[in-house]
Amino acid sequence: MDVQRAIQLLQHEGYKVTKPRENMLQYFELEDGYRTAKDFMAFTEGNYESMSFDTVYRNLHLYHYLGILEATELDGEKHFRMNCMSDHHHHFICKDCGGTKKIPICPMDEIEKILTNYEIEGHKLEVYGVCPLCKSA
Amino acid sequence: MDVQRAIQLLQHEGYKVTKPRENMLQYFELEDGYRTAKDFMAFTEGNYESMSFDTVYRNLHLYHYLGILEATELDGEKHFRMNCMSDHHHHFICKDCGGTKKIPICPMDEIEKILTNYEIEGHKLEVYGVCPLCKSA
DNA sequence: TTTACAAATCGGAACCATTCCGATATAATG
DNA sequence: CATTATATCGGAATGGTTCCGATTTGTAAA
Repeated sequence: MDVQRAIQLLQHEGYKVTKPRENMLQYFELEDGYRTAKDFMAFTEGNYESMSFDTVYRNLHLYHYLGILEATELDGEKHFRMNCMSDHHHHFICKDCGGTKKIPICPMDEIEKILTNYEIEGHKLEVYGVCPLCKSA
Repeated sequence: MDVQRAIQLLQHEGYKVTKPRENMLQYFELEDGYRTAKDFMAFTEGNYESMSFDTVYRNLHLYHYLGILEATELDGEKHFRMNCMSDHHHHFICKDCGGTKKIPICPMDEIEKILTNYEIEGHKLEVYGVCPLCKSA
């Protein structure tokens, strides 16, 4: 997912395309890993005119709802990153830099066989640790 | 893990065995699923003499650190349950009642093969939904 | 058993991420 | 350009969690 496609999606769904929204999309397009609302706010200080936390959170939720961002929870803070969207996969997440690496394995097929009569609404598979780059630094 | 074994562990590690700590252990032994600090506080109202949030959180962390409780994050609140400890497994978690069902599948062996050079510190595999009991209710 | 002290508890204040709110500004439409 | 629903803003409120100084309590030693 890139900025342009996200903007098209906003328009198509009847949401307005505003400066704050564009700024947020640009930020998450450039960042590699999971980032928080605070990360973004800190970034705006030096780059865009500053923006209300309310606006940031509202749009994070909107982007998550629209599938533009994917979300996870680390140390009591919500983290977001651009959604790759194409193929279903999971992530290794680096605790130091927030960077991710795709894990193309998902055991849900087997799990569904076990959970007969259960209504499955979602699942999470994440691996945490330190990436090679942060390890050597 | 049962109350008695948890108390032995506390003593062995040099922690004091106090009333609040025993009450908490008893609560989590009887409960089936994931429970929050607030859940426990609500329970104490009618059962034990009430207890400070500080104490509850401090001991929840201690129990998690000692492996007495396992933890997860649901809707911005930390949830805890007694640790089964014996065999490595994951959980289906019911969004309604917090109850769990074991999932004896773990894809970490395969994943470790992919993540060479990565320092793996932990992983999470959880399935969310509604259990048969809550579904029919 | 009594003493002594480190460790644990308590209640309330503080913290921090997140959300709510009323007032203002702005993108989209005709 | 005028209209209007939608979005933004700043500041106040919320809710889960943690911190703090004062007090209490297990536990080990005398």
